[in-house]
Amino acid sequence: MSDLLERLRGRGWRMTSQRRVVAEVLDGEHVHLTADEVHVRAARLLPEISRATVYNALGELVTLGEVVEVSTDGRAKRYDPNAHRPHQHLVCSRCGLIRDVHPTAGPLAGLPAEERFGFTVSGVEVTYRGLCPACA
Amino acid sequence: MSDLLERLRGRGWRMTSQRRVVAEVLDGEHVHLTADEVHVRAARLLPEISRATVYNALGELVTLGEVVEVSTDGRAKRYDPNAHRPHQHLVCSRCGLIRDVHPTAGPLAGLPAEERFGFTVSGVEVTYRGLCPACA
DNA sequence: ATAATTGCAAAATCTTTGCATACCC
DNA sequence: GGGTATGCAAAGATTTTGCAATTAT
Repeated sequence: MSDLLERLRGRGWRMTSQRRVVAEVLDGEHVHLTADEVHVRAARLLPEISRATVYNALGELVTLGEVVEVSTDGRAKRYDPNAHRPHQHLVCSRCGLIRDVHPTAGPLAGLPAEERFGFTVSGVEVTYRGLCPACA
Repeated sequence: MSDLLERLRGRGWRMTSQRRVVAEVLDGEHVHLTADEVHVRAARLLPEISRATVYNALGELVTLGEVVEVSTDGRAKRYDPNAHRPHQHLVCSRCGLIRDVHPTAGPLAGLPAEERFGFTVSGVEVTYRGLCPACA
């Protein structure tokens, strides 16, 4: 399971008890917590952890590329630890539930030059919208 | 130009001077303003318009399906009036600039049943990430 | 030892709400 | 006229910041 912690240690990320619980809470599949949810869960393991520290840790994990920020059009951003295996998201328009889904038909065709407006394109993000079983 | 205003009138949207300037400000291609930007521009045409009214109007336009909310991972949501013609977004990771791009290779293959987790899938959203000419 | 991380509390951002007043249909 | 939209100001939700105290390496 705890690939995330090991990867972080391997990359020399200074480990503190706070950072450890943040990483533990995030680790897994189909995990897409808000900063506040991370804080609540982390505080169950380490009661004195502060919100600011959670935000700090999340920001660094994003910078390191170990966690991806996902805006699901709800208010708060969500954090996805599944950054190493490319995937897409399936989001419930009503309750916000997110599932990871995996590209089936090879990678998306790149954007043709005449549609690039001079941009240097580095990636593409795909999100499916719909209703989850519970909301349908 | 003002397809948006006409469409809204046609749908019986109660028209007020505030709503008119909001619609005017939003209308066009490659327009992706934040609520606050809409407010600033609207206030140039109608100084006494309030932020709350702008939020109300935007919320209704989204509900009506005439405007689409776009979260670009920056902080504030952006509003895209180009809801009638399907398109995708090309977003600058540094400055947040957004351009509309148009699907070239037909629609994306639908999500296969075994990847749906019981969801009723209603649409898919594609966002290209990169750096705009000015930021590269 | 030393530089980085933490916690706190306050501020910055973005959005929503309640209610009296003004206005569209 | 009747009901809806507006403006205001205050509250709510989310995230960031500055700085002294603590802690990992």
